Amino acid sequence: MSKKKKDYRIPQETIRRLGLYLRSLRKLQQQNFTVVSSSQITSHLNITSDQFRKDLSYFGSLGKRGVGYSVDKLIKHLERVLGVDAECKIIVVGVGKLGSALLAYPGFQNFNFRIVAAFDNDIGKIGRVWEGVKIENILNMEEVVRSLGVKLAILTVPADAAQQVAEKLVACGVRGILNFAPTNLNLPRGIYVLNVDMATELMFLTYFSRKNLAG
Amino acid sequence: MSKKKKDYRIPQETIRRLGLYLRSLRKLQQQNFTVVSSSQITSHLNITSDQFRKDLSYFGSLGKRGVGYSVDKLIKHLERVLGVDAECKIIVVGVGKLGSALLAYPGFQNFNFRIVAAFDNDIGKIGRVWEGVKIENILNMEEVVRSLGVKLAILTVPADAAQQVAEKLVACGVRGILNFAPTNLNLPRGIYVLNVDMATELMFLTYFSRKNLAG
DNA sequence: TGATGTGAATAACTTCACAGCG
DNA sequence: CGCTGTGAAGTTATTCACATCA
Repeated sequence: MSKKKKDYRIPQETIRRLGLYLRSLRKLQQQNFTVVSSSQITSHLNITSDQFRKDLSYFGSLGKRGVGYSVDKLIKHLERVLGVDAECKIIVVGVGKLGSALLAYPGFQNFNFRIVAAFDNDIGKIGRVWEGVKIENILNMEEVVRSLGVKLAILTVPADAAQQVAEKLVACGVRGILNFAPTNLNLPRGIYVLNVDMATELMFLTYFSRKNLAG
Repeated sequence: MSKKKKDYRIPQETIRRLGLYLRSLRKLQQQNFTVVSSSQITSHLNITSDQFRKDLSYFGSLGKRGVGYSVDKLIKHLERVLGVDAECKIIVVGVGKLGSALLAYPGFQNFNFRIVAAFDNDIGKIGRVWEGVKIENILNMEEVVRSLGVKLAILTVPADAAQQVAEKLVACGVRGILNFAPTNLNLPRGIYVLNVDMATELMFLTYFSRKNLAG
């Protein structure tokens, strides 16, 4: 009967939403709120306050009934749950147009992510520094990733190289991959892959955006 | 009792997977397969063949029992269901680093998407042609979008401009938005928004990639 | 009173098991 | 006989309703 009451089944979607709550809380924090209600937190998100409280309940919550939540405490709590309370090193593999755009993406820093290295196989790019990140030879990936203890990678190589590079990443100790290559990665259990497949997303959108055209 | 047997409830996830099936079928088509089984189609995806057949069943399927599916026919069928059987015009709004990377993204063309225009408010960019797409003044967006009849937009403007720009897009007739700005868009019912929030996705990954660290 | 926290009810989605048919 | 197609069963996730407590 420890404080972890029933972690036996936490919905995946709950985990995904925690990041959104964190973003909302940061915004409220900047606006100098110190205590907020569940409705305030979810008011800018397309999420009900019921859903928010339910999500929080899986982790043992810290609200005060009749009052709300301490912004600072809840941020720390969510950061700890997600594992982003300390700096989180990530690498970018494949410094093409998309990869280099991600090197410059400002949204990572706010959540304790830091891109510590980038890799490519193009001699013309290796050794250069983009957005404060040095582009390394992909042949040196294992050494760099191991020595820095990197656990997360953003994969932006061409589709036909993705599987091979992903396997190498896993061999170096990487445990999570944000995959922008439009191909499915086949990796051992325990390695987490999140596919960001823009063509598929667009098709998904197309389907819905064409419904009810009569209206 | 028409052919649409029970579209009363098609899972959203089914729609999302149709795009993946399409990608798999294209690959098989290139390998000169003309008839394939559900297992072949899903073998490169992390999806069971049961799931595939169930998904297809919502639309009235065209397999032959004991044989499989005609690759060409199934591709046409899925394209029609998704609404990507004819060329689908899209625009990119916000030609920063991410926006210009997406202008060059090769994966759209294979699925009949064509970026017909891009918009920015930076005088230095307006009038230039990147990746074969002319950058237009965002002030002219309404005119261009209306005259071309564009229904889909990729939004890559800064977060604090996103809501305002999105509203303008809707006013121009856009019905679906692929939103890369890390903010929630509040738009009328009937407008579909798909958020691609990279920091949130990374946090999601972080959570899972830290589980079972003892193993 | 006015918020949180949570079991119970409902809804959405997936898996199973097998009938149907070429 | 093999693979498709689909109800039924099972699982996962969301919503509701309300007890709880400062």
